[in-house]
Amino acid sequence: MGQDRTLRADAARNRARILDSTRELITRYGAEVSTDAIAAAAGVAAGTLYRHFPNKSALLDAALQGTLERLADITEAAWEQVANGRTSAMEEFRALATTYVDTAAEDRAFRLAADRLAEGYRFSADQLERATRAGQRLIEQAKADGDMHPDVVIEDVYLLLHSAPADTHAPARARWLTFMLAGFDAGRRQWQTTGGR
Amino acid sequence: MGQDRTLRADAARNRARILDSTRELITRYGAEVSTDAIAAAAGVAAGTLYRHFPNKSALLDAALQGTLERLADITEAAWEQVANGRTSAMEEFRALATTYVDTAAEDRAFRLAADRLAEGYRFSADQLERATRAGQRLIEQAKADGDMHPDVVIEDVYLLLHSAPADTHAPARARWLTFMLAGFDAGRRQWQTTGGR
Amino acid sequence: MGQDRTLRADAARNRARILDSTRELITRYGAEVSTDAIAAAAGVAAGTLYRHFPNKSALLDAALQGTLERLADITEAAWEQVANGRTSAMEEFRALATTYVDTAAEDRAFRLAADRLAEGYRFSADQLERATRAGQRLIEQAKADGDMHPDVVIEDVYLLLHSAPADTHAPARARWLTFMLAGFDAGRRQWQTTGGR
Amino acid sequence: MGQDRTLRADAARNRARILDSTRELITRYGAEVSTDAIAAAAGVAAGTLYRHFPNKSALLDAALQGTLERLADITEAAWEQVANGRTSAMEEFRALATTYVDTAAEDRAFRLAADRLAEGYRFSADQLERATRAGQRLIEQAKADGDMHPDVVIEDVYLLLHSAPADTHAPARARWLTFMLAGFDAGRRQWQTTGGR
DNA sequence: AATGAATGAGTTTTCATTCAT
DNA sequence: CATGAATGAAAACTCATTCAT
Repeated sequence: MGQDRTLRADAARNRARILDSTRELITRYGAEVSTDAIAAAAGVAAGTLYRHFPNKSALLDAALQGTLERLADITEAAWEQVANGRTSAMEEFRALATTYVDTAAEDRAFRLAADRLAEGYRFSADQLERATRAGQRLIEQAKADGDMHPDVVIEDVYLLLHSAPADTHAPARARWLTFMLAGFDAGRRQWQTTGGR
Repeated sequence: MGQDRTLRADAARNRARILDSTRELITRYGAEVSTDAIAAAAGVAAGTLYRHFPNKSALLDAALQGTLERLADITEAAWEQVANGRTSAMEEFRALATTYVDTAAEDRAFRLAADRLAEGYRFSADQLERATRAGQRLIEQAKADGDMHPDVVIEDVYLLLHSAPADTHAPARARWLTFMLAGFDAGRRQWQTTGGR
Repeated sequence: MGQDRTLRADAARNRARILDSTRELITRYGAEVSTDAIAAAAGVAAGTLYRHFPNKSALLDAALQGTLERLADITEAAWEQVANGRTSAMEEFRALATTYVDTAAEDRAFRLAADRLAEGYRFSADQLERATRAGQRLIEQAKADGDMHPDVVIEDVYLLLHSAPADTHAPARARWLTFMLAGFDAGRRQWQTTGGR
Repeated sequence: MGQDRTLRADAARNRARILDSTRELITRYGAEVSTDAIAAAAGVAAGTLYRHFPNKSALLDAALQGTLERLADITEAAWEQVANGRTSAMEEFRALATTYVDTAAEDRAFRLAADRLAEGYRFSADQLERATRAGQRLIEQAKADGDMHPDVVIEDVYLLLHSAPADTHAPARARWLTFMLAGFDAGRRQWQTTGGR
């Protein structure tokens, strides 16, 4: 409840369309797309866009929420697999990490969302919590299985996601994951101070 | 020798100032700084900047050469330490990686140089070779010592450099390095195809 | 109908003002006038000019269309005179040629439009066709009257228009026309291959 | 005597080289070539160019003198042919006009020189007089032969030269000449006031 | 609420001309 | 005399944001 209630049906539709177009254009062209292009793609005028969002940055924030939803979805799906006993937690975690990195390479919005995750966590609670909860369950299970290093926390996953070399070729990304995931293995030896932010 | 020799003293001073300003402004604001801002910071007119460099891209290239030099310097220095028997190769490699990542965090020019390293390698041979040679020696020695995984190649180091989470806080960077470096350890188990580019 | 209909009153006014200013400044200073100068003369900001026309070349094209219209108008008017039996076709043709040349001398936009006529003919069909049709009728009638050389084609008229010495004084232009028009006379003797292009 | 005497040998050589380069570059690229390009082609520095000529316009003026020389040469050559009885004056005049027009099409410097001829006649007397004298002799002879219209004067030739459609294809130029030369024929009937300037 | 036109500062780059070396 | 570095005022074009309709 709250503001949403006051939005007229067509206004709500416009808002949704603007967000969709934003995500689509960012996915393809990055955050440099012009607001005019976004408005045009959404089939509204520039003024309408600015009625719904105070400025471009706020628009991007809002649009990336939707992308975060996707991230939550695939993370939950991964956990489902494990909960249903179809794969081991660590196996699934590796697969999930691969999906993260490849998605980041294909979808610039995903990458931006990941950046914000690692940076500020200032997303609305909903999707973030879903993603975080599913991720944490995966981690806990993998630790319990004795496959993942006991110090790993969810922020480490976001850090991995944020630092993925999205602008390189697939083989380079795979190689990068090999290095990175080695750090998540139970067998890793030394350790550093826990990273805050 | 070459053209540089022909430059008048004052012109050389200007050229150096432009490059310095470029590096400084990039360090602080990224590659989006305007050429006008750079010229102003260097205390010259726009035309002077363009007399020395045909366009913005060439200016950035030249400025990043200087940064690459810094990278070569610290890499060579690391190798010296090992060559002089002061530390083990793997220990020094870890320290070097830490320096890389911290420098990238402080200096956006350094990060840009690193990006180019990972992407295209189209720098003038000099500094690149120095950096590469020193890095390779370090790697070889660490492998010979049985401390580093035998499959590591120099491109992996550039990939590490390129993907460093430069926009995070120091503790997060340290933690990230812990994960990443685990992949360089001799003890690592599984392996992926070698990343091309 | 089409886009023009959708233009708001004030926008249409601005568009018209921009076109007027363009023609006026071109008339006086040639096609080298800056877009900024045109915008200023029209009393709008640079961005407004570029909202109406994608680039300078498109603006010039549009402005010259208006001038071409003028050319079509005076050509049609000439034909009317003949159709109404007020003058002979050849007489009117001579008068028309004189008007062409004098107008080209006074109005650099007219000359530019003429150049394009002779070069590429890539104007929107409308005005061009009007001008061409009227011109051809005039030519045909003059030939039928036995006053004009039978090989003359409309392109010859455009060539005359294109080569008019617009930057000379009136007496020189009159004299030039005397020479040129002699070539259109029925009495002319030798002939060359028909000019392509 | 005069200034030339004071020029040192090397200075004179530089001056000549600058003029040569100017003509060459104008011939190929038109009057828009930058002074820097001209200086570079001449193997001198920008300052040297400006020591010899107060500004770009003066440089063009001086350079076009040389082109005018070429014009004088071919005109005299034409007259020689006639004086030697090898061809009739009118025939030679037609050939000369064709050469003028084709040369103007190929050599932008020639065209510029022709423009100035028709406009202001403000060239140094020498070459101008040679060209004019040879041209006049040709005209007088053609008139005496009964082949050229008795009212033709040398300025008419310059007007022809100036208005040649240099930017069209060869067939269009040939056709244009057909029309224009008809006006020079003895057979032409009506007449206009003599064009001054 | 929506429209879409207008703003205007900002971007990269060029070039005739001047002046310190 | 010559050099060539520096100047700085253009030029064409973009885009986030505002505001009259």
